[in-house]
Amino acid sequence: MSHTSLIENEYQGENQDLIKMRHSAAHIMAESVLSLFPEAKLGIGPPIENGFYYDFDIQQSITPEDLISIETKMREIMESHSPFERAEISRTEALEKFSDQPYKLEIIESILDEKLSTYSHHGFTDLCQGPHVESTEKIGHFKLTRVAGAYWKSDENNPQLQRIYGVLFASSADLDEHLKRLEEAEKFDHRRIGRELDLFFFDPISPASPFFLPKGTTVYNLMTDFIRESYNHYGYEEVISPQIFSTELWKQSGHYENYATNMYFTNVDEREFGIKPMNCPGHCVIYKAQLHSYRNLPLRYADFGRLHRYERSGVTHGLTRVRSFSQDDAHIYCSPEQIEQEIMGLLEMMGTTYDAFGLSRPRFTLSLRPEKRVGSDEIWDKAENALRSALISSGEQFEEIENEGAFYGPKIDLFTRDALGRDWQLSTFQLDFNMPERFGLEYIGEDGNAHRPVMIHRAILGSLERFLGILIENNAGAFPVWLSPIQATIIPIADRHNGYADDLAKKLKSEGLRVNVDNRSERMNAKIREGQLQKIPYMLIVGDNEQKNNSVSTRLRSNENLGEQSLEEFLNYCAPEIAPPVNLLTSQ
RNA sequence: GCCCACAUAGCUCAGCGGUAGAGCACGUUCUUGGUAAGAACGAGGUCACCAGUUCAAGUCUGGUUGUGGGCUCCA
Repeated sequence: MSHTSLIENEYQGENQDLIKMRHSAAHIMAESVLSLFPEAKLGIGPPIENGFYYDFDIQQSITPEDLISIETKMREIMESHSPFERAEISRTEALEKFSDQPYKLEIIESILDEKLSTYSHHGFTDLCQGPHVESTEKIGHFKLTRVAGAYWKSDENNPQLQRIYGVLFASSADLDEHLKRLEEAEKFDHRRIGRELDLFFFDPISPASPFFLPKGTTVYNLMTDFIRESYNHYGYEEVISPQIFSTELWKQSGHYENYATNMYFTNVDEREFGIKPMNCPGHCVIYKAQLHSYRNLPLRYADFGRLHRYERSGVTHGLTRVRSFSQDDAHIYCSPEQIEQEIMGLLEMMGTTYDAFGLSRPRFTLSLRPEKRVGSDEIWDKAENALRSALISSGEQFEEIENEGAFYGPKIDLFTRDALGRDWQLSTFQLDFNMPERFGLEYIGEDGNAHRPVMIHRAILGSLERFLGILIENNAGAFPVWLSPIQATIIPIADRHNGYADDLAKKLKSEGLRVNVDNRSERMNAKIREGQLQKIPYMLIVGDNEQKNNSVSTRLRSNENLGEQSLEEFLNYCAPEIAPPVNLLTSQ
């Protein structure tokens, strides 16, 4: 293993001993693979979160059976109690030592230092900065999990290597816990919950494009309703723009040049049209349709328009990466001086929205100017500073990443984790100096002259589909009450209570609850079980007593039994929870 | 798009050369039960699709499509 510095920096938060163990295990795995496949060429083998991997160039495919042999071999090597020994060698020595390892040679050539280091154990030597554990038996408890293709240096123009992944922990208890957690994570998988709760499904007839069932659609619409409500508070105006545009627009926006491989096209009347993958160019058309004064800025156009992107076949994933979706998308047109204020507003809006949906705080990144970019250094300075100080005054922790900005402007991204611990980008706030230029956007300033506005692409939920997927993985399908597709299910104990249940349902509906009656001729226990599995917030059991007293017996999905309550009492009880938490929005 | 794996009833899966199985869900009937599954019976499948091997193919081979885990991409 060579340049570990980057990886190590990334995981500095983790236990350094664990990193050493994982890294050492990677070396031992490389030795094992070489003993089974002597012709294998070695790539790199770093420690990663929860484990390690190593890349190999081998003609034949590594099978799951091979993994078992490799693992067995690794345990043999562990038992040899061989020390890990560091050696410093010169660049020339290194080139000679690794002459039959082309990938290692490439690494050596990329290192500027004259002095390189190697680590050896059990007769196997790898180019490596270290550090490592003292001896092979001290690498902890591990399991090889899978093999996957990975391009050399992450470049798809390079050869594809076979990457073997392993998980490793200090104790077997930790390892078992990790494996168990992965198994448990399956229960939180939004694809599974989507089916179980009748929210949505997929069909090969339209790959990677969700079909929302009535219950899923209810949740989806509640999400957009809430966002619309927040738009009222934060000064947005909603617009509706076309689904397909002449290719001319995509040429002007630059998408034709840079994004066409992700777009769907169609030909009508001998003209080529592109189906929109983003709303921004359409919004620029809207902006240009009228004359704008500095008095009216910032101008905030919101759009729930449906977007289509051709995502490559290997990258789609449940709701979190689809080909057809919509966003709580908006574009803000403002002056450079207004950027900071706008970003502060966005951060506040983000906070209230996450609270409303019951999501914990995401991870923030601030991506700064890349080498290839448009716009003057002056405006980049201004923009980056505006984003940074807005973040600082919001009090959020964030990570600045050099070179990661888009060519058209710096951006703030927010990432939230799914059940398997993978990060997904939800919110994004991106400054854009390019598109106003390309579309020749202007506003009349106080001085009577035309000025160029800055454009901010922003989404809080991001893709509604992805947000819903992540939301489900975070709450296991037990939505906040205001988002639950069915808030209360009425459970008549016997058929003779069905009439009372129906009357009750009518009353509750008129109070704004989403309610159903489980009038199947099943036992009450079965209906309760069904309500629990469906994660319905309130199960209202009604029998002879309730019918006589005009009351309900309320059970919560937490298994808590509230006992018999009058209808009035129940309504008072649930009132604070059933409506969208728009009170969070009134702070502005 | 690439690597690996997978595709059998609505769902979860068993069957791995010799005439298609289970549980749940669904339908009918019986049951009318007080806080997580009452009982019986019944209906449901060109075993993803297209070729091939074989006397015989869910079962073996190749291809296609889709899905999953990675890689890459996400101006």
